[in-house]
Amino acid sequence: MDVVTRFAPSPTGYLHIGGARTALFNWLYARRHGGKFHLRIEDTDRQRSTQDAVDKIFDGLRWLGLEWDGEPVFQFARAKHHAEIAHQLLESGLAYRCYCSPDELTAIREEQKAKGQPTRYPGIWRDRDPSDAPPGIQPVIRLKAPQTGETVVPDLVQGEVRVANEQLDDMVLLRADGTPTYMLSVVVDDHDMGITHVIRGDDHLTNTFRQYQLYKACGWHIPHFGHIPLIHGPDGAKLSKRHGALGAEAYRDMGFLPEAMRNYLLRLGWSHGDDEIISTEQAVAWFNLDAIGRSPARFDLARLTTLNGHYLRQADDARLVELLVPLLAERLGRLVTESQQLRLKAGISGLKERAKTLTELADLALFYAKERPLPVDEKAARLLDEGGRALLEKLKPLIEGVAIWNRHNLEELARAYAEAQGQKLGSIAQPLRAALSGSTVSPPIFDVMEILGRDETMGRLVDALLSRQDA
RNA sequence: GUCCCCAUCGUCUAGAGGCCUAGGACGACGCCCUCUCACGGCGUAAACCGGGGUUCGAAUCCCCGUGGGGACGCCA
Repeated sequence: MDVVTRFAPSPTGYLHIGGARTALFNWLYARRHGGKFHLRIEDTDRQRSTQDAVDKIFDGLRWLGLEWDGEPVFQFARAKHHAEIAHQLLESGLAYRCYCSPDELTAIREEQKAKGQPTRYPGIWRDRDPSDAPPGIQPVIRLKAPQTGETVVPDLVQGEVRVANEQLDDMVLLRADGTPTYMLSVVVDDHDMGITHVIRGDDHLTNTFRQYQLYKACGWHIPHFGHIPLIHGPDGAKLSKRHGALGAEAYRDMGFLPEAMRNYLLRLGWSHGDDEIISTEQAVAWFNLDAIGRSPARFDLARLTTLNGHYLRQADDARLVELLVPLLAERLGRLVTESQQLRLKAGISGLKERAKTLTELADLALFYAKERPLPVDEKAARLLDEGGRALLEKLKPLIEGVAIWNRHNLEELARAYAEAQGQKLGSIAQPLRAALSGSTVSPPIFDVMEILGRDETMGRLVDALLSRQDA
């Protein structure tokens, strides 16, 4: 049997991190088995569903590289069909009309709660003659669920999960206004879409019992289930908007790479021995459901950041420059010129191993794209004050005299000069760094000089020496 | 309250009865490398929730506590 999985978010917000992981697992499982991965938008809640949220989900999945097969299914569009199934169940006696009003049901629940009893619909209209129906009430349709025995769901992640049928009540399939409920819609859609493996958050685990009963009532083949534990915030509480439950695009904007995100999300709950760095290719080859842990995991930004640093260093230079240019333009408030882009291309390999996110990378790269005179930060200015300028003053003519402008010659020259001054190389390199990058942190300074070129380097040096009068 | 699920270093986890004086990774700390910052290398601290069983032997199996999470809607 071919594997068919799906990701079925409701478009009521962004694609949050838990949803992203669920999507990843479904995608991986399908790819692993050469099957299909479908996307279904559960937009039956007309009040809360928005087109904006749909777009965000699409964008988020695309950014993560989780392309779905075929066209996305919009659940609301299938509501009529869902209702038909409810009516079929009604005709075959597996469902019944319930004329209880919402107020009545609330009252029953309140009473049960007060008595410390489980809140269940007591099946008032299950066997009652419809002719007793009060006038003017639009009934709902409820499933006639088994009242004895137990429902056992074999779960690929959780193992065999069972519940006594007395614990379950007769769920509503069709609302009074004739629209289907979530329970009905999911089951019908999963069946119609030929879903073989339902991989979702374990907040759905208890729903599964009811869905199981519905499948049986419909006489349909029941898919395999795999309920994965939820992701929690750093404090162990349910992931909320306060911490971590950001949309995928928020992580993109923080400068994370999709491949890092995939690796991080994969390792959150799934493991393959001691492997930590797992490429998407390896993940596709290795992914399985039984290596998924059963306990919830906490979201750890530090770990994601480290992982991102790894993928950043691995990333192709040209790709990084492409990602970088808009970020720099944003910081500069202008376009990045051709020659500045060339510097970036030359400098990117030295920059990328110092950054953990694209945001950091942009901050680090900024000095290559800035126009003279360079602003000098506080720490760097101090380096220039403390005798730094004096050293640079004497170094300047030596640098000017370099015949072939490359990092090697420049470093040799600086080393010889430092030695002659009875100084360590650092005492020369740091003021140079301050003058040329405007900061105390940069790639190796002689690399920077080569990339900047003779004219720009000398210009920046002169700027730094002149600024003494201003200081 | 009722039901369901879960429980190894701060965090993510390895571990499927003896290989465990519990391994790896992130984070923390220290050292080395070094023109800064990173990277890299080396090292240190750090965990089997508690109690009962089963067994020659339990992190691993069972039970009970405790703790955490989830679900109990004419929301999805």
